[in-house]
Amino acid sequence: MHILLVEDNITIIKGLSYALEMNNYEVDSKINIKDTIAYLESNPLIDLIVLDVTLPDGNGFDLFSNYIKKRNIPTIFLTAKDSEEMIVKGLNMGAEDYLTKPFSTKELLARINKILLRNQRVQLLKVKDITFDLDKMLVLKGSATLSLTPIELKILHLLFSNLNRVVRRTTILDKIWEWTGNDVDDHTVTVYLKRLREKLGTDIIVTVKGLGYRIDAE
Amino acid sequence: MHILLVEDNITIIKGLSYALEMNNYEVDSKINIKDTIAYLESNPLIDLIVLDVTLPDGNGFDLFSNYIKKRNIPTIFLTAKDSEEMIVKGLNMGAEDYLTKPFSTKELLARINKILLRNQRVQLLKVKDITFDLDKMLVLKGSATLSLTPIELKILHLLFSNLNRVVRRTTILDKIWEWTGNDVDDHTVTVYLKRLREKLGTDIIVTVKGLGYRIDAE
DNA sequence: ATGTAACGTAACTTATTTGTAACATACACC
DNA sequence: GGTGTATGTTACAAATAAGTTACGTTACAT
Repeated sequence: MHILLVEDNITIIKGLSYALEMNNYEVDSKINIKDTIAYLESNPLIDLIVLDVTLPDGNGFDLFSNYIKKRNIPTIFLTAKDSEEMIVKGLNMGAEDYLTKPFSTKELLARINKILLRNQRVQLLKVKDITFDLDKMLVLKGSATLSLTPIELKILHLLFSNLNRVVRRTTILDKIWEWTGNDVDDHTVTVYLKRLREKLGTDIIVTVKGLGYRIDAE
Repeated sequence: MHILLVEDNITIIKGLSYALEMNNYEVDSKINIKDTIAYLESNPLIDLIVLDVTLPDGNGFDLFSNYIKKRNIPTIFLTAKDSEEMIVKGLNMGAEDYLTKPFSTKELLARINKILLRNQRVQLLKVKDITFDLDKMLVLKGSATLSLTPIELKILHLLFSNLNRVVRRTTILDKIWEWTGNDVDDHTVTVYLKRLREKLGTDIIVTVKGLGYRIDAE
């Protein structure tokens, strides 16, 4: 497992690196935002980030929301001050955990283990003859790979991430097309669903009229 | 969502109960192990437990491993002392989180929200032979799926979300037709209720003359 | 440069859903 | 018991959401 440490205090880095390596983690560390962004953009495989909020060239919150959240890497925030507001903000932003300095190394280790165990969930979702491989972001029909377009894949991913739960059309619109400035027509969703169903062959996508769509796990 | 508070300090119970209730949680509290076991054995629906480790008649760790873990209820431990060993022990036992007193109420709330979001379990509301699956937005009569139209579904959802409480006709009008610009006739509500009752077969919808409608949980 | 794939829109189709109107019944109050 | 209001019932034409197909445009790879 690879852990990235972002922290400007060299003493802390040294101590943590040692402790983590003793526990068989591979550790990389960066001491500012700039280096971290450069590092992240080289697309390394990272399983968890320990991120100090106060850094010399910016703050960890922004780094998190701009670069980390979309990649869905579990993150533990660290702060020097015990500030209630920051803790709440960090957790609500989507951090997995939040610790304040001085913290116990053993506690941090326990929390890291916990998070990594939790996230080691099933990465293969199977419904009827369709298998969604979350690691490889691949969809199989039987043993054959389906060739889905990026948007089709995203929509199916969204549906598979919400098995047994309705995903609203508006949610699909928001989540799939949020980044583009384009306002996309509501009908577009319909068309993509049609295309998906066509490629999937098996009809595993249930329409919930007036709301959206759903895939049921058996 | 139901939260159980196990804590012998009445002041903390009062403060937390208030804060949690303000956030639309239903809160029960127990002040010792004995009462908690009795309560748990009556099998109430509990979504999360906040558990003080030091209690007058025993310790929370034992309670957790003997009664809570097997039921798989997410648990947050609390302790007075900031003892590294206890935190690590608690987390490794399978607790979802661990806070030390004095803690910030807002932080606890944020952590509770986080856990409950993560663990979202299936929510089924059952009245007589009708089951409302809030996740799937699916209504079953016995084991057969009822096919409801969007508006019928919304109205039934509203009624099921207010079990044992009267939902006013005006509330229905407002909530169901707010988004459409259309002013809809009051009679329309009546017609939909008729249609719902017809499809449900079982008469679980009670008319409260002059006010509206109600579904009673048994 | 060229061909292919992906994208979003538009136009069309369908079955269903919807709201209203018209009439029937229940209930409360005088 | 009569009267008026609130709710129940039925039937129907209009409206709509979703399914479908086709096409021009853009992006991309070869």
